[in-house]
Amino acid sequence: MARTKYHPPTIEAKWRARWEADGLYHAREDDPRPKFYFLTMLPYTSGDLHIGHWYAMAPSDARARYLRMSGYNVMLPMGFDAFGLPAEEAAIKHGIHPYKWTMANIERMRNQFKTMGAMWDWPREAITCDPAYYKWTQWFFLKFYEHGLAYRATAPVDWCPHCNTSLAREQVWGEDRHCERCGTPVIKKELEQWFFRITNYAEELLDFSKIDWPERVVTQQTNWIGRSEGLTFDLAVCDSSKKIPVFTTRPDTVFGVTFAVLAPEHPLVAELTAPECRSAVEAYQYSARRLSEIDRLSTQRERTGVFIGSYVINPMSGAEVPLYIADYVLMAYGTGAIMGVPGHDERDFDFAQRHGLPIPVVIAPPDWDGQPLASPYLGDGPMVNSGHFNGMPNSEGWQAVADEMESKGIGHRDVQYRLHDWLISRQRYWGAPIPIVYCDHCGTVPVPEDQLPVLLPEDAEFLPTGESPLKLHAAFLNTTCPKCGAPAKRETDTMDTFMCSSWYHMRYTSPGYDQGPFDPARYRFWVPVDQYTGGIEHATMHLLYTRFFTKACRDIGIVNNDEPMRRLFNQGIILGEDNEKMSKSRGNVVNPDDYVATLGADTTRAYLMFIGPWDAGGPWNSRGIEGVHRFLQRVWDVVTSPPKTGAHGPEPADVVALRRITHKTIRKVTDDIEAFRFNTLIAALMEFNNYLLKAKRTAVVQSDAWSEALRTLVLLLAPITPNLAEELWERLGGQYSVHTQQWPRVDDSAVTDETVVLIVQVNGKVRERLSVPPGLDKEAAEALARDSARVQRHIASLGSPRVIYVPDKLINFVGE
RNA sequence: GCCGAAGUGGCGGAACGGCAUACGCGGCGGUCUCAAAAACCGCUAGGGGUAAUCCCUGUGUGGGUUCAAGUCCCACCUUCGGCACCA
Repeated sequence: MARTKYHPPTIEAKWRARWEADGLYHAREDDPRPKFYFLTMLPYTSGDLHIGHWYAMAPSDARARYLRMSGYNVMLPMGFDAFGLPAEEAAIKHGIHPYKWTMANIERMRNQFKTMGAMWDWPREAITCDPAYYKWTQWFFLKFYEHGLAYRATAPVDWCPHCNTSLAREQVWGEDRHCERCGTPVIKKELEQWFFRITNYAEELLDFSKIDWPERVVTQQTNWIGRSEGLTFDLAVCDSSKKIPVFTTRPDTVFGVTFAVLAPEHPLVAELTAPECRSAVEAYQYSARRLSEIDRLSTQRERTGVFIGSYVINPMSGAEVPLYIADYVLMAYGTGAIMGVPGHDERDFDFAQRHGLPIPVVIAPPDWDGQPLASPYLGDGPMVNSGHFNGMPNSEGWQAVADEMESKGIGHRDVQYRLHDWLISRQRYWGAPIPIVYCDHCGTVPVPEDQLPVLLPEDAEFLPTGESPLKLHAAFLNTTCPKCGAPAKRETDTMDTFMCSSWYHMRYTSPGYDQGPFDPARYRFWVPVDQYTGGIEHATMHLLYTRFFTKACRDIGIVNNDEPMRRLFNQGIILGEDNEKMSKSRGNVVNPDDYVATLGADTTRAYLMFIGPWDAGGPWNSRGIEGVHRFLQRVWDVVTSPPKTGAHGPEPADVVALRRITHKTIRKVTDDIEAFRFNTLIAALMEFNNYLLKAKRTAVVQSDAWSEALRTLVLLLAPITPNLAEELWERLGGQYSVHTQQWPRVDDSAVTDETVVLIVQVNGKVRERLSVPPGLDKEAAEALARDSARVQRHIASLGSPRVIYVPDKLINFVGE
């Protein structure tokens, strides 16, 4: 067979240039087709493109291309998350300014991205470190401030000693509480910082009814927000007018309270400590402060604490119980104080044992003999030792006790969340400056809108200590008060980069717009994002922040949608050939450029999609990509090599069979791409192509069905391998561009089977396969099956078996 | 500890409760070649059997439901991810 070689570099360079010159992928608002906003999480400007970028983006592009061929006006933008610490590290290490470093990286990455052959709408590009962009990031901050959603407070915050900055709680990970970016364990620091009131939205953020997001993300966000229902009530302090509010999720156990505990840093400790206890209490507070958070949070630790010399009154039983401080009680949750119910709480049980406190039972375990408990009882049961609630099932008692405490004015039903406000201050240079000025006379003064952006000074000095250069930059720091004109100081902290990425999807709708962060009309045209894709690692960071951001903007009146992204898909992680996470130190990093230069972008794209389910990720395999390349070479052969021609015309049965597999393949590929199942989609195309390779040796190549099959193959490949498809489409005489063609439609009449394979089982074991016409009735099927010698051999000993018949599928003879 | 996902050939992985292992990699055999590579063709779960269109066993483990279970239910084991003194 005469064979021309498939040469990707030539084809890919040719079509890339043509598409760019034609503006083939620029989405317009005057397009009459229904809009579809397709978005992939924007990449950080780390330098070189990684195979992980390809893995995240190539399948998204394929899906976006499919939607475009299916009649949508698809917008697929691209931009860069360009603020962040690595730029500063490069400045310290190599003496190159963060701006230069970042822009050089963007230049390189953009060129690498362009080799992917994706349908990105480059004119919409947004770069978050561009003053024309961060001007609006600052504008959003001012709007939040104006509406009480941004505030400054002193709090013990997570501090990364390596990055030299505070972090949001969402950015501290794992059991060892490490920095999400650099892996260094964090420490606690008492600092005055800016926060966003994301907790105002805790309840609404738990509502996922307007979005179609993966269950995993919904669960993670739900757990992170951590809603719990309970009761808040006051414990009155004996011989004092003071009351200590406590929160409990177990009002049914209030009668079992035998002590109460304050967090060591609770504001009432000093006041309620008896003189004879003072030295012990202060010593305990001191040691608690010194403990790292890791130690303090360890559930393995013994539950230490000290009595502070005061007593509180159990409002239900009237009992007076001792008051302790203990570091297992956290100031940051609830009221920073708890009631101690040792009989029915593991931590309280431990604590009571250590301190010789009584452990009464107030909910009876099954078969309880009245003896003291060997371990806390956490299950349900009837209430005991609980006054007039005795005998009531505790589940009922929960409500009954709460009702009584509410009616007596002792307490009220309450909801607590684990979610904290979002800490956005970063003690770094390379971020959007927080547009605030501190004036001795006027206090905290927002920078007026017409003075935005607050520009980052270009002549900053980067110190090897990692200190933020802004703190030491006199010209930046010293300013005048926008209100009174007196000398004042600028805020030197910059904003968390997650602030920039919370609204980039808004900017893409109208890049370059200068009357606001976006053009409202174009925003309404495109937003919400119809399909978002990205890594699961952002579940409780970016994906939570951006939802908050949209809701806050809605309440301020900036937008009118409730959610930023309607659908979400999380792709997995591509691993090295050794099945380990790719890293330079392991030496298992795959460089996409190498494969693009040799096997081509199309092969690289198709291989990444073929590896396995997209959400599963998986190991790279250098032999595997060669297999996919062979497949594309065979596609090239089928389409381009001249067919044999013979004297005989095509067999009608061959034509019918060819049309059947053609249209079955259309159906399979369409279903798979709708469900993001790229791996089985490509497998179906391989099967189709294998069939065509064989069919090509027959006279069927002289039929119209043959050219239909070739056109179909190329159209179905277009989203996966856009360059190859464009080239083959041209060679088939198709009109430019293959990417503006209509997606093939299934001809149902072509798909209908003339015969089906009927499985014949005896006692559930397959004994025969019969080719029968579809729609056979039970009697006819049974008769046919009983005709088979093999079936007869196996049913001979069964007597008169039961017969299970599933039309067109299976017939099963079952004995005894 | 709690929540979630997943365990299938030598490997990556397929499989509306109905033929387990599609597709690809690797391996084996063949064609072509002086030879090799490439390409192409065929075989490839394990065991038994001279052989068959033969028989048996097989989807992490143990039970169960069903004519029929990789798939549904219960219990467990392992791996990965998230949360973790959250009252």
